[in-house]
Amino acid sequence: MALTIYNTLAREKVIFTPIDAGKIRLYVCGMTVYDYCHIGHARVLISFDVIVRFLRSQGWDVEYVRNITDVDDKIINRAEENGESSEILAQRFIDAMHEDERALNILPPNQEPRATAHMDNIIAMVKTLINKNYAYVASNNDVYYRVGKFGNYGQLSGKKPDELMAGARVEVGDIKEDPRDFALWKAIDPSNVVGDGKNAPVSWESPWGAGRPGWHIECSAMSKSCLGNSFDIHGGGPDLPFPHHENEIAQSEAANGCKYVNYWLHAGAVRVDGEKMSKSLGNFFTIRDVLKKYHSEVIRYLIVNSHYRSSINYSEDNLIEAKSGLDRFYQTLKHYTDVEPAAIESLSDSVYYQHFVDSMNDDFNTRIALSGMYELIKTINTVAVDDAEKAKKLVAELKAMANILGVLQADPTEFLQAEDKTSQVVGLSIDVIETLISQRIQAKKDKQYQRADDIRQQLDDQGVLLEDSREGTAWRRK
RNA sequence: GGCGCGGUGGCAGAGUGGUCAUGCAGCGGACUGCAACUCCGUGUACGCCGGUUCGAUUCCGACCCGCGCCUCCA
Repeated sequence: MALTIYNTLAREKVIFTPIDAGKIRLYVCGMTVYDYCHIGHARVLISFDVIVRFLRSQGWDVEYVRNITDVDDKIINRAEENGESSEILAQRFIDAMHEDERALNILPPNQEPRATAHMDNIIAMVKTLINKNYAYVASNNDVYYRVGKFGNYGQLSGKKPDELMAGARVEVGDIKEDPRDFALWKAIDPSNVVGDGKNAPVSWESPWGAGRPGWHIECSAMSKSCLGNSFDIHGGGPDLPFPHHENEIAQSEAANGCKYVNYWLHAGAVRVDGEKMSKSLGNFFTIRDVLKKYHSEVIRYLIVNSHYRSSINYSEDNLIEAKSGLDRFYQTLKHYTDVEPAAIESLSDSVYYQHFVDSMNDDFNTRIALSGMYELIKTINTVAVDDAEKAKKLVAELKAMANILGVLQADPTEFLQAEDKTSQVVGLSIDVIETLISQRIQAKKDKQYQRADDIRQQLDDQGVLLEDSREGTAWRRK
């Protein structure tokens, strides 16, 4: 089955055709680093991590670029509030972001360009746009993009230029030619400089005087530098098609004189109580806060458990359910910790793997892929009774698929016994649990079943479940 | 107001013109000293109203409801 993806530009699923055979150049809009990453960011990071892992598993040569926007009014304002420099603030949140990524088992992109490291490219592109008459220097030395001159404006978001005009507010004495025009370069007003040297305005020299880039232009410049004038896929969060991506198209196509991006992918929103989770609404949960309570795989599973384009609801119940779903896998996998994942090349005759690949090739339908993995777990559990070798072979297949989704990477026992994740009960220490278990084993030997049951109940009340088997007594937390 | 998305069984969440999603939870059974795990079985689900059709949850139209973007936001 050919790779099919939903292209925001076409508003339908289409068969993917690369610019260069076998190669995929992918650019994803990353963070603006002025705060910790929230679950919405996690969704974009994980979704594209899964997409990239899958594409590579299928032999695609993927060049994955995810940028960092480290110059922006929000960063500047936050730094000012804190009385620190923008650079230090940005670097702190970049480090935090990398920590979060590692915790969530997100592979680093091939390139992670920062806006501040591409200032020459940004200035060069603005210059080109001015030269081509797509941009102009305003009276205050700001540079604006001339939206009215770009004929295809609105193609991605489905907006009509005229209607944008009608909805726009025209400021009295506005320095823009047209209210739809957006800033490519924001001049520093020297008379506005306040505070001591520490809070000196963030700016770079340019042909239009000191200033800083507007939002949007950095992505056009960085993607051009990292991937070229035209590339295959551009991705990002649900709130980016307009204006960010629309403006990127306008900038890049005007400057480069060619098609910018062939396929646009946008992840769905994460909601809380029916509202979008966002920094501006203030209803966001940071990745690190959630990780204090839940195993990182629970978050990953929550994301993979739904299609990347649909909106998902963030709630305790959904996290607990995600944990239960993972428990089912780990209950089986704990018997096969010595089984290595199968090599992808060896799976061509596996019906389970075929189902997995078909699902993923169909616009990365992780939910369908997962349903096949559940079928596989059932088969493994059934087959294990009288064909241990076959079971092992199937486990190896399962692990290969899990690697592509980036789940089931934890040690099963560690996952099942993980403390204070979804359990509301204050956890017992492992020492106490094991002491009680050995007391219970002795009680069983002495046929004191009431005593044994009392201990079981006592542990159960504390969120610890016991599982007797021929090998002994295993335990896990609810 | 403009553009767009969605309403599926107790919950989560795919998908399809006509026997199956899948997971969690529930119920019954097997297994177990008791349990758990696992396995087997179990649910007249597709917002409302019309239309097309032999047949629609799936196609078309209207309606109701929810949501997103249109200003910074992944």
